[in-house]
Amino acid sequence: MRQAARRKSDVSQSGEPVTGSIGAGNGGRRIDYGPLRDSIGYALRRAQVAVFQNFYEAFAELDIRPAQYSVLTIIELNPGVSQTQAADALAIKKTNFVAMIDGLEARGLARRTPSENDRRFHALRLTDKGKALMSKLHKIAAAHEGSITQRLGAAERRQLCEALRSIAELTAE
Amino acid sequence: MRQAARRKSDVSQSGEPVTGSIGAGNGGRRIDYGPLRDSIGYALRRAQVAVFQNFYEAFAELDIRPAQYSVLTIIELNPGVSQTQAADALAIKKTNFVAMIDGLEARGLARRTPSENDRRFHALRLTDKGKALMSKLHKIAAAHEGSITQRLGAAERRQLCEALRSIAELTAE
DNA sequence: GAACATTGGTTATTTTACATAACAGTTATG
DNA sequence: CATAACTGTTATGTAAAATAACCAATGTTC
Repeated sequence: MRQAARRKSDVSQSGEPVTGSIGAGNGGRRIDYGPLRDSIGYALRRAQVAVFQNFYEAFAELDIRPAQYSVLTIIELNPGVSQTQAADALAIKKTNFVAMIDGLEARGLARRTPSENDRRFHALRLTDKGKALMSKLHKIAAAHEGSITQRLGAAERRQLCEALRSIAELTAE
Repeated sequence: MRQAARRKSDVSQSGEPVTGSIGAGNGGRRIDYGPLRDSIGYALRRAQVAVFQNFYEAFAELDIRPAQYSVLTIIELNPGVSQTQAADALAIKKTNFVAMIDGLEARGLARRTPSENDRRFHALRLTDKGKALMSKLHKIAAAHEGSITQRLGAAERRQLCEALRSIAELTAE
């Protein structure tokens, strides 16, 4: 489990886990974040963790993690993809991808189909059970994306998404 | 080491690690990302990984990871903070924070000062060596943030930062 | 077509990140 | 004073992510 839902014992970590609490030590002064305050890298990290936490909790009842959702989505929309192809598309190392597919296959959500053209690779497909699950997952995901849209506004949201894609290419080029 | 610099063996993972390559399996078709294409969560993840990768490589010669940089920054700007206070400010569990401070202290970058008021907590401070290092790190960080600004434009960048902060509060509230 | 390189998938292993539980010393509070 | 709360710590477990080495299948080269 990547991150458990918040529990009452977590409160002991301090009432304000994010804002920079005013506990002991600094003489009651507020924490100064300095250059971190305007850092894209830092803001990016915090936002990503927060969003994943939300997704994680939303998917928890169906026992699906964000990474699994992304893999299932790629398979669903690209039936017959190979493992390396799907793994590359998601920037997941193919070695780590094996266990993911193992898990999904063991749960009867996806399967490795032998390919007649090239006997090396396995064509990935969703099972009916997998497809059924996906319709639920997409709804949950859409609801969460919607809550972000509601917070930002549709125009800002589109702009954010584009900015993020632009930044993502920063390393990839 | 979180992620090593790209090496020639990585090329075998496919020439296009990010874009969704057109290898075997899908009959040469391009990968369809479906709902992931407009997902803030997914874009956020990819962008965060890319930026951290860049920071990681930039800091590598000084043997500092992004998380360490954030800790050092907090200590630098808030001399005398307690561990829980700093850890909370960065949303790091205090249990995991101990090893971080251990490492920074062992390298002579920071130190735990006993507090006379309250003998429970340790007041964190940078050593002179730590301060000297920080001036280098801040320059590197600023350069990287600058490259993002260059890519987005100053106005968009500010907007992005604000949007990210807004999203980060999504879970924290 | 035999030797060789490349590709797809796999296993094993390691490191790092992150989370929980339990505990000792110190301070605050009834 | 007894109890509760807080600070830092250790021990521990799990998930994510990276590396190295390998087999089988396909492509390439001479």
